[in-house]
Formats: sequence, C-alpha cells, structure tokens
Amino acid sequence: MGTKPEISIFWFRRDLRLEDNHGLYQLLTRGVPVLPIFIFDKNILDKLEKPHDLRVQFIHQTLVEINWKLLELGSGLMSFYSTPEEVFSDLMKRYQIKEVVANHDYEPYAAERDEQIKSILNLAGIHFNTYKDHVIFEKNEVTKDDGLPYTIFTPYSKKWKLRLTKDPIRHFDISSMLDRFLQFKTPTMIPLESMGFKFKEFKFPPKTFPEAIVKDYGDNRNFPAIIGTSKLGLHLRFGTISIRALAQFALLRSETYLNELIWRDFYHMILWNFPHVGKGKSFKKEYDAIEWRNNEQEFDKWCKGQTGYPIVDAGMRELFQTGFMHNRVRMIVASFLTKHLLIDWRWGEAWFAKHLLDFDLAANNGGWQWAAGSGCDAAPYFRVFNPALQTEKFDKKAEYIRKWVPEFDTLDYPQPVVIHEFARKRCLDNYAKFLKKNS
DNA sequence: TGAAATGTTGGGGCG
DNA sequence: ACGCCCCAACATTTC
Repeated sequence: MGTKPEISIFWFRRDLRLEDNHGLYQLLTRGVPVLPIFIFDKNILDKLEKPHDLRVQFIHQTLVEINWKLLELGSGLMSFYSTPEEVFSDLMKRYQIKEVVANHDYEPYAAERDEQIKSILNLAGIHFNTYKDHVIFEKNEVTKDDGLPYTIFTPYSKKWKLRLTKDPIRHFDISSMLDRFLQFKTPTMIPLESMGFKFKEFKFPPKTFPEAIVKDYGDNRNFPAIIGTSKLGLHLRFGTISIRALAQFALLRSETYLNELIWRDFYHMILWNFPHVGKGKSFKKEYDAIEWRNNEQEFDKWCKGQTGYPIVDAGMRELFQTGFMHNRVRMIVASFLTKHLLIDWRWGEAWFAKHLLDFDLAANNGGWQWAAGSGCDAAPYFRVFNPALQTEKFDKKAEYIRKWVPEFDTLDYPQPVVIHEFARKRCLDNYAKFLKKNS
C-alpha cells in the first residue's frame, strides 16, 4: 500500500481533442497528474462488420494524432480494447486513482454505462465527475417557463438564443496546464489490426471552419449539386471540432447556420428528456399503432438506390459510396421510405446508422421521426414529399442525379417501384387508418 | 424544412 | 358596349 502513484484519469469518448475540452480542462485545474485514456468498447466494436469500418478508423487516426502531441509532453494516451468495466477494474489495481472525469454522453447505452462505471468507482471511493461539452445547452438548461422541456423547435430556439445572451459561450484553454499530464514511458496505442480492422485509404472531410460556405448558407444549403453545407457532422460527432468554437463562429456570421447547430442541441435535449425515442419508440406514442408494409424487396431497392426515383436513388448511392448524404436528400429519401413505401422508419434509421460517417443517435433518430411524422415537431403525416417536385425545386438540371445515377438517361434505369399518385393516396389512407383520423 | 384539391378573381376573347 | 366563358394566377383549404 501507498506505493502506487496517485493520479486522475480523463476518459475520452466523443470529445477527441486536446483544445477547448471542458472535462479535461476541469480535471487539469485540480493539479493531480492526469492519465488520458480511450476505450475501444468491445460491446460496440464486436457488433461491427470487419475488417473495414471508417468510423473506427477515424477514431483511431484521431487518437494517434492526440498521442503524438502527448508524447511531445512526455506523456501519452493509454488505449484499451476491452469493456469499460474491465478497464477500470484493471486501472484500479495499477494506480491510486483520485478521480475520473469524462464529458456527458446523452445516449441511452452511454447513460447506463456511465451509471455502472460510476457505481464501480464510487464503491472504491473514487469520484466520477462528468461535464457538459458536446452541446451548448443540455438536459434542462433551456426549458419552457413552467420548467418542462420544449417539444417544438421554434420557441426552443428563441429561448436558446436568449439564454446565450445571459450565458455566453466559454472557451476552455488548457495550454497553460500541459505539464500536468501523467509522465510515463510506455503509452499504449492499440493498432487497428489487433482489433480485427484494416486501414482503408479514405479522405475524411477537413476539420476547418466553413467560412466560404456559411456566407451563402441560407441560399445554397438546399441544393445538393452545390457544395453548400459544412460536412462537419463527423467532427461534431466525435468532438474533433469544438461545438463551442463552431457556435461562436456561426453566431457572428449566419443565423441559418446557427439554427442548424441549435437543431443539434434540440435533438440531444429531446433524447435525454425522452429516452424512449432512443429505444425504438415513437415520440408520439399513437404512431406505434401503425402497421407498416415492410416489403423486404422494396427495402432492398431503397438501400441500393434502385427505386426508379432518380433523386432518391442518387441520395442512397451517395450514402453507400461515401458515407455521406446531403441533408435535403436525407429528408426526401426518408419521406419516400416511410410514406411511399410504408416501411418502418426504424429500418431506415438503422441503415443510416450503419452507413453515415456522421451518424449521431440523437440527430438521426430525430430526423427519421420527423420524416415519419412520429417525432416531436414533426412533419404532419399528410406531408408527403413529391420526389419530382423536390427535384424540380432543388436539382432542376439533374446535376446531382447524374453524378450518382449515371444511367439516368438510359434504358438501364429501373422503372419506379411504385407510382407516386398511388403511393401518396395509400400512405394517407394507411396513416389515417391507424391514427384513427377521419378520411 | 409540402402537395394537391378546391376556391376566387380578373383580364381578355368572343358572340 | 356588354355579358358570358375560359383559364391563368393566386389564395385557401384539405390531406
């Protein structure tokens, strides 16, 4: 006893950066040497398809960069391929741990995981403290005057902006505390291969503030053929860019862009206050009475971009080939799946979760439930996007379509999986039937 | 952060 | 000149 060095641990999760990191800042101010760790969670990784997974690769590559910076400071990142429970049990044997710090994670699995780790640590007399870092305002920081959470975006966004004037964005600068990382000789950076993954050549979106894009964001963001969106979703998801820095940037430049960041806060707030939405349930519970057609052949056509609706197929092929889809097109394909094909939004949500590099449970679930009509502040069930009209409005010259569906003008292009007018009526009838509306 | 159906209006062709 | 009708164009309602 007494021979083990006293340290604190910072647990990286969705905050993979050394700059402007709230939890890391707080822990470094305590003055106890900080050991930074990352856990490749077997509970998550073992469900993934191997050997290629670009999100695991992105995390790994980011951690390698963090590790380099730490090595220059005589420290390093300790990484694990295990479960959090086992990692902390192991660390408790090797070190005298004073405190463990992480930043808040609002997903149901993460909340349960953190509760479990907290109780394990607390039993050993170790503090487990967590901080807000992933969003600007969280949980119940922006509520209606009666204290209940908002479920409508517009009034939420007004209160959010009001709150920002009283509670300005902070910056958590750790540059003066870089000597407080634990000095140790053998940091462990797990190779991708030892977890069953292989590196694949891929160019991730750059981590730069979208100066040029934000300038014309309001005008351009709906046109998928234009480079008009920031593509920063991936960096926000893993915290490789600071939401505080980005929101501060947006605040000075584009209300429309700022609103998109507020949507992100909104859906994280919804997920935390209404965790059932993250467990396969509709926000509006009457929507769980809907019986979907769930035709597997049609779902397969949707996934592969073979529906015969060019704008839908272009989007689905972009997703499959690049791990990204333009946001306007996400709404179109989601409306098509749930309303034209009457396939359960959960199927679409799962497909996006598997393929989107910027996948984020809160935003993805929010978006799908918005499209299906089952979400808070959602598109009403009778709002059925007409793919032809959406194309007319947002891709008039079919530039986006031709990029992803090169056979668009040829006889090789498939016939429509269903006729729009028929599908629209079937959708309205079906929703009305199960929602018990008069029709 | 729709679309389609239905209703209204007003200009102009034409008997 | 006048009224009738057609039908854009726009507005409102409905799904």
